[in-house]
Parts: sequence; C-alpha cells; structure tokens
Amino acid sequence: MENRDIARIFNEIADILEITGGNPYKVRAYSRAARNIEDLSKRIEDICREDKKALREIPGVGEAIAKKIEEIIKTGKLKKHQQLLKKVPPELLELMQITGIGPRHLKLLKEKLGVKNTADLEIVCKQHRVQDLEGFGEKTEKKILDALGDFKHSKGRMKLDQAKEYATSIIQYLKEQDKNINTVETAGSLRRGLETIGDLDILVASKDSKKVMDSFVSYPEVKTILSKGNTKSSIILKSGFQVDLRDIKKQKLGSALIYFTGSKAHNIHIRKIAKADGLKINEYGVFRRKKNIASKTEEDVYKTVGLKYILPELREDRGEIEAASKDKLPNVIELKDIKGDLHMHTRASDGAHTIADMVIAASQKNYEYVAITEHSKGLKIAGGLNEKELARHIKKIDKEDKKIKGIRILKGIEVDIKDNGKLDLSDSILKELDIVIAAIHTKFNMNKTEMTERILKAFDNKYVNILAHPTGRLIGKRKPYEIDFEKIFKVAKKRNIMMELNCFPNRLDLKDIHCKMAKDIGVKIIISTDAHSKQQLNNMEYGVITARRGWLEDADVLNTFKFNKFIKGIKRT
DNA sequence: GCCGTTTTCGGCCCGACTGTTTTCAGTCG
Repeated sequence: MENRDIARIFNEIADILEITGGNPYKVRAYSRAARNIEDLSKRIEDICREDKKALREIPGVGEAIAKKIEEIIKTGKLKKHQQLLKKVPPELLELMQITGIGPRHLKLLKEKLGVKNTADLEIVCKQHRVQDLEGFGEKTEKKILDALGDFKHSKGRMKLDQAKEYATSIIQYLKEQDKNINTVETAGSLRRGLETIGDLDILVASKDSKKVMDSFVSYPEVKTILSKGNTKSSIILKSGFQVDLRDIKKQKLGSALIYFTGSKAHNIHIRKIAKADGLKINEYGVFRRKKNIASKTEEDVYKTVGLKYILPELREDRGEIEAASKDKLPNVIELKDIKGDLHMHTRASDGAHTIADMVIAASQKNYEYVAITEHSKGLKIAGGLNEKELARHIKKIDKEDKKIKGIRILKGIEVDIKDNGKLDLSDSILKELDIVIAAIHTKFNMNKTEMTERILKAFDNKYVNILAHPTGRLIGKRKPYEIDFEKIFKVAKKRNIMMELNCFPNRLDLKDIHCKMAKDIGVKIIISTDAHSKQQLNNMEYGVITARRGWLEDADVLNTFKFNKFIKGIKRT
C-alpha cells in the first residue's frame, strides 16, 4: 500500500462527507491529512511498522486518522470508507470535477433527479429538468451542460514547459493591447514550478481595468468566457486549459502575489499565524483592524508575520514556514550555478546534432564541461552503440575535445541495465569512459523488490557513476516503476553513485520530494537535460526549478562544482 | 477530526463572481 493510495481513501472520504453534508471542518481535516500523507518522503507503511506512535507526528493526523491508517495497512481497506462509498459511489464523486458543480448541487441532482454519473447528468440537462430545481435556473443548466462537454474532452494538466509557453503568449498579447500596463506576472502553480499545471493565473497592474479585462476575453485563442468582472476574469483556451486574470493595484502587488501564488496550504498556514497575532491577511494586504500595514512587496508581507522571504518553489507547507521563522531556509540552487550538463545524445545514437553542435551550444551557456552519452547496443530502436562503435566514438570525442576550446568534453555512455541487473556493455570498454550513466529502458513491469534488486545489482558494477531517470516515469503517460528509494539511496551514498534529476519536462525524474529525501540521506544529485538536440539543452531550467522545490543547495548537486572538484567528486568508492 | 505560550473544548482563512435572488448561497481559487 503506497502513500498515494492511502491519501486517495481519505480524499474520497472528504468528498463524500462534503456531499452528504458532513461537518465542513471534518471534511477539511480529512483532506489535510490526505495531502500531508501524499507529501511524505517516507513510506507510511514503514513509519507504521517502525513506530506506530510516529504516525501522530504527521501534521493533520490525530488519534482517529492514525487508527484508520493502521486499519488500511493491516486490512488493505477501511470500513468507514467502504460504507461511505455505498452512499456516494466513485462515478458520482467524479462529477465534482465538473466546473460549477460542488457538493450542494451534486446533492440536489442526486436526490431530486437520481443522477448517478456523467451520462445521467447529460440526459437530465437536455430534458431541461435541472433548471426547475431550487437554486438552479436556465443559465446554470446550460453552464453545466457546457462544462460537461469540456470535462469529457479535458486534456488533464499541462506540462511545465507547455504552461510556460501559453503564459508567455498571453502576457505578450496583453502588453501589446495596452501599453499602460505596469506589471504582468504569472502566479499559481506555474510560478511555484510544479511538474504539471492545472490552469494559469496571471496578475496585471493596469491603469484601466475595464480595458485589460476586455482585451483578455477577446484573446484570439479564447474558446469560452467563464466569467468577466472588474478585477477578475476567467477563460478557457481552445486547447482546453483555463486561464484566470486578476487586475490589482500596483501598491498591493506583494500581497496579491502571495495570495495567487499559493499554495493553498501555504497561504492558510501564514494566515493562521497572522490571526494569532491579531492580524488578517488577504490579497489586498496585511490588516491590523482596518489598517493595511503591508502589501507592496512579498518581503513586507512575510515580515509582518515574523517570517523571512520564502521562494515560490518552497511554498507547499512542507516545513518552509517553520524554517523561515527560524531563519533556516535553504539557500537553494539557481540556474547560473550549473557548471556542466552530463547527459546528452548526438547523431551517433538517436540525437539530432553532432558532437561539435552540442558542445558549442553548451559552451554558450558558460558551462565548464559536458559529457556525451549515447545509448548502448541493447536499445536498438535508439541506435545504441556496441563496444566497437563506442570505441570509435570515444576517439571522435577526444578529437573534438582537443579542437573545441573553453569547455571540457567527457566521454560517457547511457548504458542499459538489463533485466538481470547486468550492464549492456562489457567492463573493458566502460573503463575507457569518464562517466557511466546506468538506465532502465526495458521491462518496466517488475515488482518493487525485483526492480530494486535489479538496480542494486547494477550498482555492483564498479564503473557506474549515475543512475538516470531513477523511476522511469513519463508524466501523464507511464507510471513510475516502484523502487525502494531509501534502500537505493543508502547504497548509492555508500558507493558514491549519483542520482540523476532528468530535466525533460515529461520526466522530471527524480521528482521534488524524492530530491529532498536524497538530500536528507546524503546522496548527491546530478541535474541533466538528456538533450537529443541543441534546443533541448534549454530544459535545464525545469530541472533546476524541480531541484529548488526539493530544497537542494549547491553542495547537494555535483554539477554545480568546478571541473576539478567535479572530477574528484564523481570518483567511485 | 485536529489542535493548543490564550485553550483538553471551542474554535477552525478569505474574497470575487454568478445566478437566482430580493439579500444571498454556491462555487471557485
């Protein structure tokens, strides 16, 4: 039983209680517990086995929920959950995802019209039976029907790079429409650098709020206008994604940015602290009674509640508020700290460019070193190299290294870890290389024990330096394979093997919480683009933002080290 | 259901927009 499965059970309990009119604070308690369980870097099953009392140390987990967790781990399910599901089955719960339908509406739809799923809902809307319900009307009925269509065609969440593109285009458009706009900022999960983004939040400080709202809703890519007001409007793009725009006064930018950047849990936590001091925080500022005492910058707002400035990437209520109050926030890495990119492909396997193309592009980023790392022979579809081909490639790399000045080129490989944990190339050629990255590209469906053993077996090879994309996930496409992170990290630390943080926007692997876990155990991370073209070297920014979300500092990331220190640091033990 | 340098009981974050209303509930973020 994984943490996310346990979290799902509590989330469903929260939803059902909300629909059935349970105590709203109880609802909140369940969803808070669920969120904190999902965020844990340690498996809850392990925590429970070692010391049951430790469950209570998880924020939001008290006596009752701790008992329920024990029951889930012991029996694989929860009686209370099963009973509640009889009242509100999962396909009815799903309707809560539809924009405009909340617990109240759903309750009425179920009780008065017997709606059980999306199909039922569509029928009763088309029969115009919804508009007669108390509190509903013609417009609401039409809205639900439209939202139902959007829901069915919804594309889920955007990847980080995609979200950034959409946001950049909209911002550029808004600035072209109104030259008097002072400031345009992205907020929300995009600013926090989440791996996927549900919708975009944009803040503007304009002189003419009507004008900016008008131009926003007439953006050419708009499919539906959800709402339009003086200070706030929401639209759905043709691509299916929602964008919210807020117009705010420039002198209130700080409090607005905090409010709209979130996360929700982070904001609730700081408002709670404020309240304990007799203060109130909203998007317009910090208030003592009616007096606005801070709003202009984010620093000002944090200061009023006794906190140091907290970077957006850290705002998840995962301990950053406690750290800020003690001035113990991490000094997280920045893009400019990266001194080399150690995972990239060229035409020799499945890349688009030559060695020289890649290296020159990398040197324009002021890197001190790069590694060229093709695939190995087992990965035929990607043009993997065998021992003979790799030997020739090594010579080519050496030649380019002599030719291209100002940057060091390391000879590397991304060698496949076979099903049995052995590597796909012989030691006699691996020993000729500066960097060996081991990776799994086949047979993803092994169970957790088998997969962990497979990786640990690969670590037995004394030439392995880095484990690439450690969980193999492709966001929205392929689940991560299950591995025992703690075991792998501990062995890796002992043998001085690094974990990769792969920068591909659909990988971002390791993910943020696992970066933090690696840091706590003491394993070093290497942030690499895995670029298959010159342009993809730019993906470094997505890896760095993920590393920041994982609280990583320069000392935790080996490729922030200068060349000599890096070479010493990568030596196997 | 959780939680406590005010509290082991009584609180629990805050505001905009919409639609259906005659003053506000529901939804959303």
